[in-house]
Amino acid sequence: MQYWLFKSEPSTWGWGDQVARGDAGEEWDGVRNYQARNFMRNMARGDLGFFYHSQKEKAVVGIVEVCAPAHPDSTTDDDRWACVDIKAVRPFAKPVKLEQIKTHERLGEMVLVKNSRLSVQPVSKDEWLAICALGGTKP
DNA sequence: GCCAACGTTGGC
DNA sequence: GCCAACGTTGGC
Repeated sequence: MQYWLFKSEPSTWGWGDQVARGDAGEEWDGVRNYQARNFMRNMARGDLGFFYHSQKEKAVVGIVEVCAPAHPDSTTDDDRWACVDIKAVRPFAKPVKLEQIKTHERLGEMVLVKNSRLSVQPVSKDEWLAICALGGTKP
């Protein structure tokens, strides 16, 4: 079981959209970055991830679960690109802001901070637990 | 709205 | 295979 983080611009696809898809989940499509794609190829059904709102909000807002392993991205004919399906699990009681993460003694080295442009990224178990605690949500 | 950082493309 | 030019992302 591994932990991940999915980044999205809320005006394009936000937590509310994700929740509306219910248990059917939704393709995390449109990723055109090899690093992000490779992480998705390494995901397994049942892995958990944070759902992060970029741009204006800059906060982790909820937890999602990988409900289908990597498969071809249906939004392109280019077979280089793959994506997983994810479904919403539960929201955070309190969104965890990027600013909190940057100043937290154990979270300053997160990929989210160090490589802010990567849209799909791994999260360590320690990071997972710390952010869930900040969010007021069980891991 | 700006700009730094990064990834990709294409000419050589 | 290198590297300059360009496009995109996302924090500020």
